Amino acid sequence: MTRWLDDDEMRAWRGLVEVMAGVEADLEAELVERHGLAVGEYGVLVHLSEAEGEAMRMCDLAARLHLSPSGLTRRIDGLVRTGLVRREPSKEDRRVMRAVLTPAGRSAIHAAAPTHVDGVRRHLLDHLDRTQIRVLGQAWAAVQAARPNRAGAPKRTD
Amino acid sequence: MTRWLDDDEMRAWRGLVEVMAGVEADLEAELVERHGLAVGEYGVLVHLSEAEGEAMRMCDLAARLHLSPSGLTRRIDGLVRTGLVRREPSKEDRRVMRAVLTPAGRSAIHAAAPTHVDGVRRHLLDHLDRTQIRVLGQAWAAVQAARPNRAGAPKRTD
DNA sequence: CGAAGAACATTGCGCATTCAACATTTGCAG
DNA sequence: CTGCAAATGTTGAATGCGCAATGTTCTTCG
Repeated sequence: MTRWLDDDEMRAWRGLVEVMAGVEADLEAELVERHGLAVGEYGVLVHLSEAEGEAMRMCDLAARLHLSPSGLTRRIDGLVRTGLVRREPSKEDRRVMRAVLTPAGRSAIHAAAPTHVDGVRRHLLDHLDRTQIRVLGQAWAAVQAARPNRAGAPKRTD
Repeated sequence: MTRWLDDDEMRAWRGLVEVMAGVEADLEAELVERHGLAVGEYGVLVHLSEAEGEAMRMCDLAARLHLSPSGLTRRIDGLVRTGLVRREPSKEDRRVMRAVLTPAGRSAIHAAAPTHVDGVRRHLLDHLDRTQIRVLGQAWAAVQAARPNRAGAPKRTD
C-alpha cells in the first residue's frame, strides 16, 4: 500500500513547488523588464562568463543548462541575433562549435547580475535565517549526492 | 554596491534550482512512462479531484496552476480528447465553463497518485531526515507569508 | 590503413505555452 | 433602467523546446 505524505512532508514538497514557481516567475519578470533578458538567456551568459576564455562547447553548455542540443542551438541563435554571443568553430575538433561571449554579452551579464542576485535575496533569502539557509544547502547536497550523476565530475566553474 | 551571495546562500539557491529541475524531470518521466500523463495534466486531475464536486471553473483552475487562460483552455482540450475531463457550462454564470472530472479521470488520478508520491519520496524525501523536512516546510511558509498573496484566501481544498 | 560507429551541431516537425484580440455575459454607477 | 467597465473563455499568431533525422568529423578497432 502507498505511504502517503504526512503533514510535514506535504508542506516540504508543496511549498518547494510553489515557492520555486513564484520566485522563478518574479526573477523572470524583473530580468525581462529591466534588461530584456529571459532567465534562460541569462543562464547562458552566466555559464559563459564563468568559463575559461568566456567560451564553451555547445555540447557542454547544453548539458549544463539541462537543455537539448537543438534547444541550445536555437537559444544561441537568439543571443547571436542580439549580439551577446558569437559562434566560433573549434580549431581542435571541427565537429565542435564554441559559443563565445561578446563584449556586449559581457556588459549585459555585468548589468543583469545585480538584478538577479537582488531578486534572489528579496524573493527568497531575505525571508530565511542563517540556520534555514544552511539546512537548505545541506538538504540539497544530500539529495544530489544520492542522485545518479547527471552532470558528473569534470568541471570546476560552478 | 551589490551584496553577492556567500557560500551558504549560493548552495541554498543553486541547490534549490538544480534539485527542483532534477526531481521534476524524473517525476515527469515516470508519470509519462507508467501512466501516459504529463505532470501538468496530473496537476489538473489533482486539483479537480480535491475540489467540491470534482469540478472547477476554468478561471480558478488556471490561477491555481499558474497557467494563462489560453494555456488552460488548451490543456483541458487535451484532457477532454482523452476523456479524463469533461466541459460543462455553469448554470449560475453563463460566462463560465466548468472542468469536471470524468470517471475515467478519477481512475487515472487514483492510478497515478501512488506513482507520483512514490517518486517524491524516492527522489527527494527519502534523502532528508525529519528535521530537514520540517525546516524546509517552515522555510517555505516564511517565504510565502512574505509574498504578496498571489493565490489569496478563499480556498480550502488544498 | 580503412571502415564502422560515436560525437557534435543543425534542421524539420510537432507540441505546449503566452500575448493580443475577440465575443459573450455580468455587475455596477448614474 | 441604461450603459459601460470588468470578468470569462476561446482563438490566432508568435515563441521556445524536444525528438528524430541528417551531415560532418572524429575515434576506435580489425
